[in-house]
Amino acid sequence: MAAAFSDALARAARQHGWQGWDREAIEVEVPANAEHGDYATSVAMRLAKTLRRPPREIAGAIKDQLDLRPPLASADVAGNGFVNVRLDVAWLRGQVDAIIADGADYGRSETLRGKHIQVEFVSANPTGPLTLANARGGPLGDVLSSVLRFAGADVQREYYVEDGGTQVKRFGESVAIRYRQLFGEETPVPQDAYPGEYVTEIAAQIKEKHGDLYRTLTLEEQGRVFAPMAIDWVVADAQRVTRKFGITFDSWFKQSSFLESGYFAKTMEELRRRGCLVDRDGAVWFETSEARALDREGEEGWVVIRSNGDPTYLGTDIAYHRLCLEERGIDLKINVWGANTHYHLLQMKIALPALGIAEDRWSVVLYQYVRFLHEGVLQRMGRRTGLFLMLEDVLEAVGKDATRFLLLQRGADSQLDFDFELAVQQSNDNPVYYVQYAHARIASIFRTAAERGITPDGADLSALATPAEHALIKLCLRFPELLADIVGHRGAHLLTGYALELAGAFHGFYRDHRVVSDDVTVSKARLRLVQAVQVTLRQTLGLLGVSAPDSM
RNA sequence: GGGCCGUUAGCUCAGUGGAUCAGAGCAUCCGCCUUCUAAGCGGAAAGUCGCGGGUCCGAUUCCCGCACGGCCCGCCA
Repeated sequence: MAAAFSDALARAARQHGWQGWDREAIEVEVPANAEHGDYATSVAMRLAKTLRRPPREIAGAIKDQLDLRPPLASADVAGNGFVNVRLDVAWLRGQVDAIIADGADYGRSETLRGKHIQVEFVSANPTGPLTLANARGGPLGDVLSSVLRFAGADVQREYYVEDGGTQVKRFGESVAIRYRQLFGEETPVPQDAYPGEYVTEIAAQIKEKHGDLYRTLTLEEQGRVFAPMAIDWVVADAQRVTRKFGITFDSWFKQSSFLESGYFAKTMEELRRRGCLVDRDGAVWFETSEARALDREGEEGWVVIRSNGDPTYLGTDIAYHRLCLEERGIDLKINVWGANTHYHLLQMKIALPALGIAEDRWSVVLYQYVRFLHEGVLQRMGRRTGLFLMLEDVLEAVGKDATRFLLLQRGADSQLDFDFELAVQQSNDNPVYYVQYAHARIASIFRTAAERGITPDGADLSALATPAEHALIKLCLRFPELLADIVGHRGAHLLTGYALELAGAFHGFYRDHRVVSDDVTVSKARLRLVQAVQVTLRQTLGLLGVSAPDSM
């Protein structure tokens, strides 16, 4: 559509000798009011100043140059200078067949063909089971991945297991404390130890498997031995729960792998070679003029290797991103991160270019943290505070489909407060059922049609004559455009809004239009129409990772 | 002190990189099931799109300032 306007503008400009315009000024919109056509552009008003012509004159010239062949039927100038166009009805009806023919490929494109994209999400600290806080990144990353893959990209879903940090040490020692307690030892639990029953459960498993084998070790030694076992337990648990959430990761990538392989050290050498590192107080600091500019006071820079020799989160993350983008053949890395990492994000935006990695090769979807109602008070979830809502409990109580839909109805930027009791209570009111019901209703219509021996075969689509029928087709046609929007960084949550809109349009149509009736011609055509709607709904739900039932 | 995000109907939140954009669901009220599933449909009521400036033919949308809420500024991640 933009191309049609753009070509018409180019021809009009040539004809009238206009100078100084550019194609970027073209914006196509779908008017809310059907009387204003199917598509419209306000480009004439935008160009009025540059071209020094009245908007209506420009609009008229563009209108005259529009190629009025299907899919376009007519164009007119309205308001202060809008160009409105209408779609050719015969062409529109024909799209019903096209959508059904595409079937499971409807909406698929090749725009990202050949591009290797990694989407890294969830990646919770491997020190405990997944909570609803980590989980918000799940549907966001999973659905974005699906959409990118549908647009032709080679997408890898990655779960990054940060098994090398200080928190992991603490986790191992927390398990050790429980291990000792299982043998009746009076071991005090320090403030910063991990709470939660799973810690004891892991300790019990170790006891069961190895007995008192490790009893003679010091707490620190026990922690070192237990940490990898505990990590394995947590990773296996995360794999189980994410699968329950409808997410399958292509890789579970451990931080320890590139610490042990020496890649981290090599990356630090490279930073040093580029003059970005400074040794101070026994630690190694990242320090460049850009880093100083970010920190207002800042001559300090940021520690990448602690004085005890351990790398910091920033240090390992620099190496991890470099590894992905320079060694693993990934063209674009997209991280889905919680809002508390925004400062880290700014640091990374300075550190990666310092290694010569182009800024446009990675981006971050930052989502606001999930808070939840605990004893009537909104609380921030945190494993270290011991306050959290387990993802698995929510999935059990609310269901996979409803949870995914719920989390995807809001944009990543919007704050999300979760009331567990309310969610359970309202799960029957969840909008996801509204959408699924539309799909099931269509399936039911087909069952009725089959009973009466009516099939959509050989339908004459010209029987689709009402505005509501045409509106349904137009709405189905928006699906590919929506996917293009999402690929263009618009956010996966738009899919839920679209699903609701399409389901709503169908429910309204259903009320006013009998599909299976004595009029076989109309019945066949309408069966064909609702089939196209069903295909589009199924495609939308499929990308959302929500099931599309045939009956409810 | 600095930074990131938010502020839209009673509640929970969509939306628009400017016009033909004031939206959905829930909650409230009124109607609709001998006919393809009422997990549905139609209607009513409900908002100066946080406040103040600015740019413009036009601002809920863009810019600046302010207020309020959340988050962040560690040799934690």
